[in-house]
Amino acid sequence: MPEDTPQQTEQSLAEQVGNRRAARSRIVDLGHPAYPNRFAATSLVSDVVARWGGSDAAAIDAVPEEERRVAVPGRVLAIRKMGKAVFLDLSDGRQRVQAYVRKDGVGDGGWALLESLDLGDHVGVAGVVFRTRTGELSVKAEALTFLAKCLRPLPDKWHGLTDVERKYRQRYVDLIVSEETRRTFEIRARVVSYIRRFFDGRGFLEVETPMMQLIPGGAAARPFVTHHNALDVDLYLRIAPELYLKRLITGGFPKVYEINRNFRNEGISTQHNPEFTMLEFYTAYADARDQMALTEELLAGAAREILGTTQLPWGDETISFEAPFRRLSMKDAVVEYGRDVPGGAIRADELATLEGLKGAAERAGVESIERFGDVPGKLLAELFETLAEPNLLQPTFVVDYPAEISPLAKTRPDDPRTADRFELFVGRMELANGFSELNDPDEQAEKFRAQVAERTRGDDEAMLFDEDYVEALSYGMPPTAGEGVGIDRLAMLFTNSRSIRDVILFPLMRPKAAGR
RNA sequence: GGGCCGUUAGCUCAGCGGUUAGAGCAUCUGCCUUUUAAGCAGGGGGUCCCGGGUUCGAAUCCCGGACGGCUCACCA
Repeated sequence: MPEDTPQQTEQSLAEQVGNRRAARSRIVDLGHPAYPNRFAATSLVSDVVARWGGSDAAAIDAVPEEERRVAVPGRVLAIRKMGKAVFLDLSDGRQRVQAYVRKDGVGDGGWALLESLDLGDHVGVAGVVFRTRTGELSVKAEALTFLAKCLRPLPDKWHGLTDVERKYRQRYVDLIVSEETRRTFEIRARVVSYIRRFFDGRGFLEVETPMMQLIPGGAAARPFVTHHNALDVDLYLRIAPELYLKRLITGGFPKVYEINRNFRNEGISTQHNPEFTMLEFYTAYADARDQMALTEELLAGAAREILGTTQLPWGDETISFEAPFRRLSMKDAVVEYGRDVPGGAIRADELATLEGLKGAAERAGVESIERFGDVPGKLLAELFETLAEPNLLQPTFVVDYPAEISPLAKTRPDDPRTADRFELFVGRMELANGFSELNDPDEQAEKFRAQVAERTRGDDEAMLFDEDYVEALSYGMPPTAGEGVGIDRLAMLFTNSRSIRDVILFPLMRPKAAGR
């Protein structure tokens, strides 16, 4: 503690920490190591609950005591003292079980240890499983083992941590006291695990491609820059793995996927964290339509297996992951959700011309229209984002993206201005983006050149020319469909979380100001 | 970056110009051998985020700052 900090500042906290340090000393004086190396557990709390939770008192009593004897470790999350008997709530982070400690059950030594326990301490309880007369599953303690001290007071046992800043900055505290937070991250883990099993079971190969890239490609976003000293070269943290995964398709793996972090040096919001997790999967000899079908299967299957239903609560609403999802072209979406635009509903025929698009954008309230540089596809996409995206609650594949904003996608065979691309919207968020991959090296080179031209004009999120990628395509990439799915947003949907920070264990935070 | 809101005990919060800033939980002391947000009795604990201003008087009003939340912009 800095010497210029007045002692009173943290007197109450200091007092409580002091009490806990004193308790730790007493425990050591009793002959218990404060931080022993291991505990010979017979089971965890969850195991005890799984084994006995379904049995009533009579059924448990019918089992011989020797078969009910356990040694179970856990964190003490409640202490109810009743004179010469004490109830402890013991948690393993998933379940709780009660320990019933009587002075005559653990002896003077055990009792002395118990009296120095604080909320948050780790202990091991050896004893016999039974139910109290109120029916609570409990372990009647015969011996206590001290396992680790908690030197700081835990947050309010009933309200937990509501200060969202602290929840994020000190997730370990949030996790100790919030079952809901633990459940959120368990569901997230199960989502990822399901995805791996889904793709592994369908012959996909899980791969890992570079996070540090010389040319940050595969998406339109500003990258983070770093530097490799030995090579004396700047490197970029990847904004997407896309171009490497397609090199692997060219190399001969017909189905690949990767679940890993992307980094984008952009704003932070309830839907954006600078580092986020993306699933990308590529299927040779498939097109966008096939990817959409596979996506429906993946998401509906994940919901059913992990949550037991395809009907997911989302605030006051319900999202149905039951396949098939709705398909809607971008133009139809703009017309459908542009009906109530002041100054007149958006008409389909307007969307066919640049002038029409500009007029529609003006009526829709789009600001500084000139920033779209008279590119029809950009105007249409902007109209879509303004009018339609905020309305797409139920899973909806928006198809027929403008080719100008899809430089890595194939165009439709019947319309060179339209990409064979889709995005999946759920809960008014973009969840996935996929397309039939452009595999003509000359056309790809052409589109890279157009991107570089836009970059020169000041669009610092336009793509860079990746010559090696074009060379890879020139070796012949089979027809392929690819897709990216935002895992964090999927986790939001599966856990009814309104902020991406609620599904990222340690979201990026501004450093706390020095001093306070 | 703009707008709105927030920051008071370890935690959750009340107090919103007028005695010495409160409550519940936590902590400390005492009682209690089947309780469960245990209970009962008593005690301690505060730079009211930071800095300036207005005022006889500021947690409270004003200005600036820090951090956070929501939102808009940005993120095609």
